[in-house]
Amino acid sequence: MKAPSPNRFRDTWCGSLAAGDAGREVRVAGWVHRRRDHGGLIFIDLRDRSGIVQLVFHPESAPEAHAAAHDLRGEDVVTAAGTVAAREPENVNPAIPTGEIELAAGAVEVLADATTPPFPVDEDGPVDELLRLRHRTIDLRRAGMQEAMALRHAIVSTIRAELNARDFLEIETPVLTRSTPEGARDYLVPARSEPGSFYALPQSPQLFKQLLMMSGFERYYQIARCFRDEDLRADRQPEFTQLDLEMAFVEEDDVFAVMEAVMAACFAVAGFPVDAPPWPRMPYDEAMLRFGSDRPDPRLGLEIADVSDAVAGAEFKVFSGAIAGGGVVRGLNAGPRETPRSELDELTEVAKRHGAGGLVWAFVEADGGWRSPIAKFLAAEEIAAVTAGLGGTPGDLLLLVAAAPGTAAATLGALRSELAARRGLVPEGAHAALWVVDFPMFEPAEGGGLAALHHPFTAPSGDLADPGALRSRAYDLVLDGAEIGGGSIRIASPQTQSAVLEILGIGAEEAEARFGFLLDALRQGAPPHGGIAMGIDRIAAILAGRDSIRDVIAFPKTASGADPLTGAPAPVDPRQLRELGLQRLAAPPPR
RNA sequence: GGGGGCGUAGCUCAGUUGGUUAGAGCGCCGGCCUGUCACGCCGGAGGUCGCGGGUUCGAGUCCCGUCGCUCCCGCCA
Repeated sequence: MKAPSPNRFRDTWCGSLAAGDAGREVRVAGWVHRRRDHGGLIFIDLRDRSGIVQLVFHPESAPEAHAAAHDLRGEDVVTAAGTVAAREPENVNPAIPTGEIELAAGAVEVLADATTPPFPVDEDGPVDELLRLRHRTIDLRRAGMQEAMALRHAIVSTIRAELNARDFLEIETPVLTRSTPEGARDYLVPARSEPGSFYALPQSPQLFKQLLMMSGFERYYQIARCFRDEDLRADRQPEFTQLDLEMAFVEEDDVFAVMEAVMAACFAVAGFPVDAPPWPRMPYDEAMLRFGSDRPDPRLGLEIADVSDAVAGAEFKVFSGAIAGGGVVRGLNAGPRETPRSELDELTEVAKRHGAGGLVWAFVEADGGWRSPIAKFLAAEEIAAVTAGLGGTPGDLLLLVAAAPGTAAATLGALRSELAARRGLVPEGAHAALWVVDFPMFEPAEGGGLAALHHPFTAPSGDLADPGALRSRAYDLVLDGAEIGGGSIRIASPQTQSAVLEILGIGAEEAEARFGFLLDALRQGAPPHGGIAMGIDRIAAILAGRDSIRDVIAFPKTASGADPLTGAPAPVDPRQLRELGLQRLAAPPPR
């Protein structure tokens, strides 16, 4: 360890101090940080090697002084002890421009030496994320991360306070539990006591919270860690945190009311401006049609419209053929904006990436005609009808997609996002929360048959005899185009539950084997119940103005699921594998 | 599994149509100066251009492969 050279003390140190400390001996311990902060912090100057220390604080803000304090090397933990000079601001050297009080310290002690940080700690500039994760200790010292973690804490605290005040009980459920596949891939934990058997980490506490309803805990919540072994995204980590909540004797409106109150309190504590609840409720079909997404962001404008009727008989086969084949022609008005061919080509690529065969573009001309590659294939009245359908006026760029309804919606939804990003269409400081409701109960499954859109325990709405047309009593809460939570009113009848599992292709025998404990509980009497799960990471990221949930998780994983800090996942000692009867899984020796 | 972007000094980045000894700012080290406060001045160290192969007289630059990070599609009941 190298002794600090005199020059290392030439910068300013700052610590914190209480207002009544003038004239008294004080001891200040804190982190050393290069950047000076004017928020009532003390500055220590070791310019002169004899150890004269200057502490400066702003009397008006000092009462809030708590701990922390930083300067110099970004690393050293420092104690400065000394006496506050009882000098009034007017006695301070006029070269110092603020009302400050100086302290002559008797001693300065370095509590812990430190190496030079691998990247700047005193600024929040961009740093390679791998480096940040590898040196997460340092990264977390940065102001932005400190603020993000504090905000996350404030959100969770608020949630607990709001729910506690409403007579909810926080109850923990197992992390080592049983695999009940159907949803995401499970993380499995081999059981030493039963070689060949495995625990699964919970994808959510779904079934346990339903059991709690049947046990008579009428209002439950939990800040629960959940695990899903699927590929990562900016808003998806393999382990994440949910507010899991369930209520007995409720319907949709009861759940909405509680969540709106809780979330509005969170928005308030974060200073995040959202209209006061109740928030709008938009049917799933409307969201898909108007916004091309089940998590619509109405702030962007660029609403989608269906113009199939206008071109069903068109000579242009891409349109009429698609409609004849059960497809649709939909489009949006991208507005009056000069759009070079290269950008149109890029938008076309976006469309193709989302499954559309291509993208039709058209500029509305002064006479109402189109400047478009396909203008000559459409009759004047068809052009007029499409233009009217999209609210086009001269100068506007119209974008059209012909495809199956789902593909058309996904494509135009993606084009909305793309255009919004390219053009900066999100109004500064505008935020929008809304509920999406009336989801379909089932969707076509991969290998034929049906799969649950939400999950198999969601109460259906409608006639079970026509499963394809069935709606569910599920709902999502969407904030600024991000799904931040979802839930449903659950099935409370064992007969209905069995019927739904049957429709999903899960026979009685298999259902008993996998979900027998739930069916048993239902038979013993289940109150009507429902609830919701909120994504704490996503909420925190949005309220913190961060693009990735990694920035609101202290120790997140990379996009490949690795943790550069600890090196997880990693091979284990062969002895551990032998104990589990898994010796064949031993990693090959490194080359 | 698929597609896009990125990888050059400790950090953030520049590097022309392939062409001398690969640069800048910050940081780091040494010295000087200074009631400082993004201090200033002088000097210095530091780079297998992610890795492997290929094309070429010559590769940071072109080609192939590979690894890592990142964004997206699939996937995420």
